[in-house]
Amino acid sequence: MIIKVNGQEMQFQDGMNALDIAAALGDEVRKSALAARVNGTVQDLAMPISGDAEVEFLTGKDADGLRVLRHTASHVLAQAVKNLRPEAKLAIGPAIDTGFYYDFDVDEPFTAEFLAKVEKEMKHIIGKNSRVERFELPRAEALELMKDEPYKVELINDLPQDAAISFYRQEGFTDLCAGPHLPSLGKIKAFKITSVAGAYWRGSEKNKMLQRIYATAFASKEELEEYLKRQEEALKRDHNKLGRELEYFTTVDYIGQGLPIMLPKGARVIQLLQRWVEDTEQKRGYLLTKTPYFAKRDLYKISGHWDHYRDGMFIMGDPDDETKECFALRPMTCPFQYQVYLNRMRSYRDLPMRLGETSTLFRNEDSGEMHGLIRVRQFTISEGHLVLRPDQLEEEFRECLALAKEMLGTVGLLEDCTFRFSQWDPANPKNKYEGTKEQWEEAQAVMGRILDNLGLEYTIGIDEAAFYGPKLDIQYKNVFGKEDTLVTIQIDMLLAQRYGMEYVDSDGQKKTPYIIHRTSLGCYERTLAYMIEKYAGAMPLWIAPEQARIMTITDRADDAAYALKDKLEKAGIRVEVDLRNEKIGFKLREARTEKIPYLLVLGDKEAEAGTVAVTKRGSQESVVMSADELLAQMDREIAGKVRDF
RNA sequence: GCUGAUGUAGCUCAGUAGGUAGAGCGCAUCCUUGGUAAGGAUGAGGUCGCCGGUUCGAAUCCGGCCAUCAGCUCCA
Repeated sequence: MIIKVNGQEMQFQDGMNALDIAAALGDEVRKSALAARVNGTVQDLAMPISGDAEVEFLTGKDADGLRVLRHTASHVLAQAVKNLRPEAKLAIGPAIDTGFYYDFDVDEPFTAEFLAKVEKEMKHIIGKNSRVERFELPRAEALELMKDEPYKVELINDLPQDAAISFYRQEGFTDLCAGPHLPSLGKIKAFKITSVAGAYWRGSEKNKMLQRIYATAFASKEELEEYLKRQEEALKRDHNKLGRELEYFTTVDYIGQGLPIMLPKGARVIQLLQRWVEDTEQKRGYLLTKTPYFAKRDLYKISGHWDHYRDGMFIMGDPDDETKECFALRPMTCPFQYQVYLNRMRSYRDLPMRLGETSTLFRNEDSGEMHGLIRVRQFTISEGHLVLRPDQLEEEFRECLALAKEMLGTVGLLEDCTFRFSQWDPANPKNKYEGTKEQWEEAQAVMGRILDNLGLEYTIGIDEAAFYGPKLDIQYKNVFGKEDTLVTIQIDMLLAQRYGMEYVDSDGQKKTPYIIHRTSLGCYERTLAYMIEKYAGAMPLWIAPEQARIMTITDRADDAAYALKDKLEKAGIRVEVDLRNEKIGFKLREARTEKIPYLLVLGDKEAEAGTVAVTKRGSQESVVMSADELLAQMDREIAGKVRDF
């Protein structure tokens, strides 16, 4: 048969598998090959190849190769746990982006000591370099083989009637698995158990919670080391740690979860962002509104929030007592801001009406969900609603996206963003979605057309829509690879109708407008968190809460220090003076590591000459210059960014 | 909400046979010293997360709660 390997055609004997071919190609290929992509499909090396084929050998450098290695490592993990705790019941153990996991049903949770034993046992198993073999069984025999593993039985029963039921066996351990897998365990050169956590069987909170062991594996020790090092580096950027250390925010246990205190630095950055957003939006034709933070439940009943998100709201009063007043803090701004539109009859000439608000929202998130500034119970977003005629929808949507991109670009986060077209799931069992099938299909068609016209690259997220309409979500991937929504732009045809929003068109007919829900910079707390991570706390000059710090090395320069501070402040620079000069060496260094963009040092010479020794963050050299020269330099650095709010 | 871990000085942490708390760094005052992590002296600072129980006595044992972290589930 003719096999095309890495673009080169070669003749091989019929019946050879990828393992034989790799061996024929020499030690290097044989040793590094983990799996093969045969005619586009990733499969076991030992899988027979029938006839001519295109073969690509996958190694630890390939995402798919690594996936196979990790999947096999998960079987080793399962085997190790079974060896140590035979009564553990096996659930599932897939590879994931950062490694793999395996879920077990055990009476006693795993302890750190036990995990250390598991690691040792895994090493032992891998050391024997056993072969991994695949075999298939008819359904009845498969069920018989797995009769002591209730989760496996459930999985088998859920397989389609015509599906091949395959197993993989290594030594005495056999697991139900579709594969593919490594040919032998010795190819797992490095692994590490990283954590243990609870996880629901089949991802449903209604099911039993199992114990999940997370681990990672690589084809070489170096790659594992590198991965662990990267994790450590990411940890140093973690906003939740850095943001507290650098005094951007803190939390207080008797204030409560998800209610961070913004310290002066954090408050300052958010203030700067907020002013900039409000000013920019005003220049783009947005009208600022200011609406109440809470309302009677009646308001939320109209929108549907009362039915859909009652558990997610902070309610004041007895929600079930209809004879008494009951209020709820607002979890969104929509119905409040609509009242601005509803204040009087609108003409088609009034549209588009762009309403913007710096809006604080309250959401009663489940207690386990809170995380630093990323997931909180009270937050403030650059909220806005655009009321539109159908012919304005596309243009305005494009403008919303352009504004969001401009803002995310300015703060430096855009390059790590991806776009997701979030759609409804008609089959969602929880009745999550309001409106008719026709309304949804129209809204999604409109949005899809706009996105395609824009030539925007996006993924589709089924069942990620809002309950009232589809969304374009701008997703941000943080230093740990975790994804969150930063900005969302939504098209809504439902709520306008519910709230009786209309306009009189040129033909004298009353019509229901389209509404775009959107944010431009998203939620300020979350944006700040990602900026801290992005810049590792070293905020760019234009947004740094402290742009410069003045220090003296002799008290004879103190007056000059204050004079300099005065001058810089009048020019709009955020500057602090630190006169504690007795430890100047330490202070200088601390200031550098403390991420302040400019360090300004004054001594006798500088005080006399009216100059200052300027050290830029990250530099070891200082340049003596006048205050005017310094301001000019800062101006150049900020050019194109935002200044003078 | 669920599973697990954690909670001692501003920070990092020690404190296992239950006998009313320690270190390093930081902070304050003073001396010495003035130019990129200098030295010394003295000192302040702790409801041991909170509440309750067991005990003559609890940071330590037990129970409940709160908060933090990892993960699951959720996320208008």
